[in-house]
Amino acid sequence: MAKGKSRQARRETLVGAARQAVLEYGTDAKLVHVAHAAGVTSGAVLYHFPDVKELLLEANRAGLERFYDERVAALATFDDPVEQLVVTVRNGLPVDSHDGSVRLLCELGGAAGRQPVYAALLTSLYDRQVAMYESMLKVGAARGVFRLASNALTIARNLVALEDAYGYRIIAGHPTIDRDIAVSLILDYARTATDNPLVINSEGDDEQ
Amino acid sequence: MAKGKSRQARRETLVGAARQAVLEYGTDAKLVHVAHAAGVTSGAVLYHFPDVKELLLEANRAGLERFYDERVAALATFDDPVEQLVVTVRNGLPVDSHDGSVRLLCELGGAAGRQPVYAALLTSLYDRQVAMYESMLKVGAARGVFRLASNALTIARNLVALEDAYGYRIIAGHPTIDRDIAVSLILDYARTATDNPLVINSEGDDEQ
DNA sequence: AAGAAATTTGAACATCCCTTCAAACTATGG
DNA sequence: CCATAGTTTGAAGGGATGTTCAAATTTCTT
Repeated sequence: MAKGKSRQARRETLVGAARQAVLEYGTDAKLVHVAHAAGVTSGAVLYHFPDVKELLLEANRAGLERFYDERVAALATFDDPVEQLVVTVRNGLPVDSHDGSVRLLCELGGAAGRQPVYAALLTSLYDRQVAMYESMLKVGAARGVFRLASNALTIARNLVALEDAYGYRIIAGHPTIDRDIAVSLILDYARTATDNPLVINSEGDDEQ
Repeated sequence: MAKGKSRQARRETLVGAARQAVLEYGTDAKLVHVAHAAGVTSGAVLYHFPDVKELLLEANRAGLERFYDERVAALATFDDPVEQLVVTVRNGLPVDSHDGSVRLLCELGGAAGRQPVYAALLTSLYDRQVAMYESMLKVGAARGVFRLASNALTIARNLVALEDAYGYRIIAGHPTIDRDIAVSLILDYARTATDNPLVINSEGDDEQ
């Protein structure tokens, strides 16, 4: 299947297959798994990516970027800092324990202790997410919507940290902490940190 | 080396070696690595643990328990809730990016998405740490030292979550977030959550 | 000290996995 | 339709790893 693709498209297909394989078998997924996910044999994969590790790295890097890009894109659809904050918190959390994006983050978090490349990628992602929240907080403060209890950087760091941690809990299938609970836990902090009730009044979207 | 040990002691030695191997090579460390860390050959390891996976599991379980036990032990040496809180937060964080205990937690966090056993172990650890903080907070509130901004469970969950997340950041070698920064970030939250400055005034122990 | 039991070794074996490569296949231009 | 370049296959090679096991070694018992 998938015969007449261009070189670039073929590589992207394989990167996608690799991402899938990592989700299923961990950061050191096997070449066979990637090949199977792509519907080809090992040799075909090697033809495009002579080094398997390079393919895995590319797949994981792409996965992280996609996660971040989607967050930014979702954020951009709102103007109200309150809406932005609430929606972004929710978006940063996995839907359930099978959520692919966050499971990838967790996988890489484990590998970061051994593989500096993944440590660097995750650190970069964290910093960018912090900057994202920091900007949101500062805009809200400038507009008088937020009255920040600490400096924006501190709050932003803590918000991303909470997201990360509850992501792990949800992926691990915590019996009582699902996405909604995690959202309310994080917003509990965000409320006191911003001195804002963080309620979206324009619609009937009630956070449990 | 290590000849005349009892069966039980021998197993513990091997479990320790396995723990070391996991830190170096990840959750799927190889039998050879364990054997080398223990100073024996593969066969000797298999004699005591016919299944390698079982040994790895036992090693990781033991590592988690030790982490928790040490926290509780350190906690027990203080009576003042403020001291308890500050010291416990610090103790939950890795000393640096090479900290063994926390690196193990990170490793397992990555594997939890695929292996339910590790998910269960980490969930249990999280809940016990939450209970630990919850108790601390309630005692402090009862004594009038803390005035909790939310219910104790919420604050406790967030405190452990922050610890976990900053543990990952430190293990990943974040350039600006070390243990001291992480402590102050977490205490920034804890201060508003407990309405207490969280300063230890009884001694001249200045955190670096 | 001698025999029995427990433990460890080291090698053999089977399996898995990455890599290479010649041959087969496909697409595309002439 | 042919020729050429690009792509994929499938098999073979080689290294690493888990497992088994008889022999060697050590420890325990008497």
